[in-house]
Amino acid sequence: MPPTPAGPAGRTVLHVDLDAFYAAVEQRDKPSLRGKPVVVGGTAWRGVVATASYEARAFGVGSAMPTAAARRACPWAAYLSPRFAAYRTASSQVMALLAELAGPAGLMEPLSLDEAYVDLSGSSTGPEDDGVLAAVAAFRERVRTEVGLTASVGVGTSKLVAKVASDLRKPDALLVVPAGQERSVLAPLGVRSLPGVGPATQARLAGLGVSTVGQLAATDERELVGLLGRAAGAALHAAALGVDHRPVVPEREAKSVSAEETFATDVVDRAVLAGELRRIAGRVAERLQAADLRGRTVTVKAKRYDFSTLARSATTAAGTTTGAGTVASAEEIVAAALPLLQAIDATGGLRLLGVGVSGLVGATDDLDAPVQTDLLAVLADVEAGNGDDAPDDAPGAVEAVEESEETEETGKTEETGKTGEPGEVEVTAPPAAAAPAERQWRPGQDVVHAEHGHGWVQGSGVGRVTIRFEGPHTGVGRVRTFSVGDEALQAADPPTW
DNA sequence: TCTGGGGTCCTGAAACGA
DNA sequence: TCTGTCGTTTCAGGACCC
Repeated sequence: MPPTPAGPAGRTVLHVDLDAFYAAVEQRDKPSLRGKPVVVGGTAWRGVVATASYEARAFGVGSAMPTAAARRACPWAAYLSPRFAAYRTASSQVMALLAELAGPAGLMEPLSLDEAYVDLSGSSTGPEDDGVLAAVAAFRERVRTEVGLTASVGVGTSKLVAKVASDLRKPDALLVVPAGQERSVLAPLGVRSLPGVGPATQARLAGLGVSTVGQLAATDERELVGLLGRAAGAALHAAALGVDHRPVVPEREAKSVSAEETFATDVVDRAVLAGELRRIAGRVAERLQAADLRGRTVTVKAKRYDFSTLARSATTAAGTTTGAGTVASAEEIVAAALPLLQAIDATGGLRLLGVGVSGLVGATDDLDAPVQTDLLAVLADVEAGNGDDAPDDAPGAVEAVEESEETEETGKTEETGKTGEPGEVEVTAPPAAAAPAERQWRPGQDVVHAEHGHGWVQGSGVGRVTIRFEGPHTGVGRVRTFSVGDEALQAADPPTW
């Protein structure tokens, strides 16, 4: 096994996960439940399991399982509705202990009520540092004695490795992955062990004959990008190699606020749906106003009787004065959401209705400010030569260059636009050797020829390329957008007319 | 008695607008 | 004034996580 490529020198990242959190709080607060199967979640007719105690898991009860199925598998368990206030209190206590562990030099990033990352790179020499191990042991003991819960902790050189490590030995365990051993620890695990791999990705990888992380690491990255898309393919390949440079970020701003509700029985009546919409919008408005936020985009989500989901959204026209063109009150949200609801086909009934607000800004922010900040950041990035997060030598990398050259053999093409000044941005197509000559990039001409027509390569910001196709007979233009590096971009198939 | 709720990120198509 | 060009924005849906 070749050594794992080194991450930033001396990085020490912890992932802390409270074991079976909701169920553990219930067992802590109700001694009669200790040592017995406990299931927390929706107890209504249409509900799923949020958390099952380890005693219940022994009977096959797990998260996201329909409550009805859980009751069949373990009818003698205690079925409880969540008590979020109690969970928030316990979470705050643990996060405070974690902040002490992180110290003034450390960073802490809460992920949810029961999970957090801590970066101790500034005060340690690496994951095996004795000081780190002693501090983690003390933290876990305090969680046990002061909060009455158990925590599993993973320590590694990155978020990825720390998270996988905390999952490996739980419950109530500590696992340290020393620097350099990331790949050998990951290799034998199933691909589902990697964060970001769910049932759909697992099935697609199985189609390639890939079931373990080691097999994933040995797979050509271009094949993964073709299968899963640029972002997921590249990230997954890096993860399989144990490479993860994501920083621990102490504070994250909310990007959307939403609420939704599953009805006891499917609803067809539009008047009833409108009433439910108003009620749900009121919940969203309360939370927006409590956080002093307003939003520009309103989304109505519906799940139909057959479980197909629909989302309809609308963005208000931007205003230039404080608060203009945004929504925050229930009335404003309903005014935007009702027409969206009317556009949804409710034939057969809806089982779920949701309302969300995104494009959030502070209630007192000038709407233009965030945009200006982003543009300045983009320009500064280009000037600094950072066109993209991908490594400069990655296939399809977008990179800032001082001068663009026509290079017929390598099939490069230029991109200009938002990122074109002050630096030129060059898009390097995947190797053209495998593509038929008529589908190769034509440097300087920006024309892609294909069976059903031809298209012009356009820039569309960082990391994405739009190709506009002209129909063979109609002359009607169609646009397809590709991420740079996509296999689809290499083939450049135009839409069918 | 089959499948919740609240999020994030990514992608492809289409619309918008200078 | 009209039309084509083309970068940006929006929309809709999928996948995933806890």
